[in-house]
Amino acid sequence: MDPHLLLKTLRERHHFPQEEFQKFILLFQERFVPKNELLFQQDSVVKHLAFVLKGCLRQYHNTPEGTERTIFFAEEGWWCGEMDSFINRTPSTMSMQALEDCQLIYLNRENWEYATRTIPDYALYQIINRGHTVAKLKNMLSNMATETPDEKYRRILKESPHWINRIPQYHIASYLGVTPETLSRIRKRNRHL
Amino acid sequence: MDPHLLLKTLRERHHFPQEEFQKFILLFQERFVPKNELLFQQDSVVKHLAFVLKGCLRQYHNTPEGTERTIFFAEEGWWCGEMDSFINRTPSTMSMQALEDCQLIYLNRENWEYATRTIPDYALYQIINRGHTVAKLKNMLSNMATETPDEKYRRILKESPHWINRIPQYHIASYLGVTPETLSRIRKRNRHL
DNA sequence: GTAAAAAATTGATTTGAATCAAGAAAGTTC
DNA sequence: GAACTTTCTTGATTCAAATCAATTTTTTAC
Repeated sequence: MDPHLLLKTLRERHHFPQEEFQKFILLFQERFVPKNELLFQQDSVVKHLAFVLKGCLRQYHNTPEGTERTIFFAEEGWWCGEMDSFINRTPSTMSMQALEDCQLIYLNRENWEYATRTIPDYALYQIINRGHTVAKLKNMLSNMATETPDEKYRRILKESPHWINRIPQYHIASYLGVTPETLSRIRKRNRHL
Repeated sequence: MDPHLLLKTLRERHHFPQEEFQKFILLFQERFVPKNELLFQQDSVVKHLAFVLKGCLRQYHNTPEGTERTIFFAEEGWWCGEMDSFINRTPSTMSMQALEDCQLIYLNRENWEYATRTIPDYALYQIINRGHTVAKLKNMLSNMATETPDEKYRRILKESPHWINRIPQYHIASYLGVTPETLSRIRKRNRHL
């Protein structure tokens, strides 16, 4: 296993000593998830906290009306989990699906608790990182309500252009909150960009 | 100062020993914020992490197009801050405004850091609580994109009916992502509820 | 209590995305 | 590489919320 990506991620917004990392990495297990498989499922308790070494996944919610809503995409260097479900052992409101064959490493609940209790820098990392996640989600919430569909698409072009080639268009449409037909027309309108 | 609401909140999803709380509460300062005043402002670094003892506030974002988008309302027992800005000392993307005269207690950055470092149960509280916040924001994101305006309004009627009498309608409209005119018509349609 | 300002309601019209309905293109499987 | 499936595109139509505009109601300030 190549742990460098994990260490790099842990050090993004704070220091993380090498010695602590040695201890931390031992708590992980490796896992291969084939394309289309679900890493965890809505209405079930999430048992693992996974980190993406290779591949791409999406987190989504099935609405009562039978539609699907994609909340985010996780790529290399992302955590994918549902902490509320994982920590409190409550049913998740989200599912997570591999969009490609994925190489993950993950912690189970027991090892997560042990790591959080005994590695203060990991505890701090989680606080800082989650603060960042919350800020990003709030911005998304604001953008989703105020931007026009064209603006939303252009934001992706600007912030995550590689998604266009990596992720099926109908999933991007769901992420943007528009129908696939509309996204197709938006792309046509913005083809000059 | 009546610290009971804070202790109750800290104990919502995890234990929090009385002794640790005694130490914790000393780090807070009291503050009165009059109606309409801003607790912190977009594009500035957030200097405090506040807890609402009495009153009601809203967090919102000013878009480049000049519109305003309300993200959430904070009432008694809520934290109001912008952790990403507060922790990393980066400009906030959100503003926070008092909708009523508010009684708050708050931590400055220094005391927050001290508390997080020396009170393990507070560190753990933050991890657990933030996980919950993330889950709620994800659900909101899903709801905002899939629910009809009528469904959104009925969700508020169900989950936070007291908002109807406490919060001006045009702020609720902004929170739901519709115009005030539309919310007025929704209310008319749903008057029988 | 009155005047002024802010918020909410109601109506008429416009607009743009959803929906419905085929087809075309790309990807997968044997 | 042919057959099948999935994804994407394009067109016609519908519909619901935004917008524009005016009035009523409520709140605030003096």
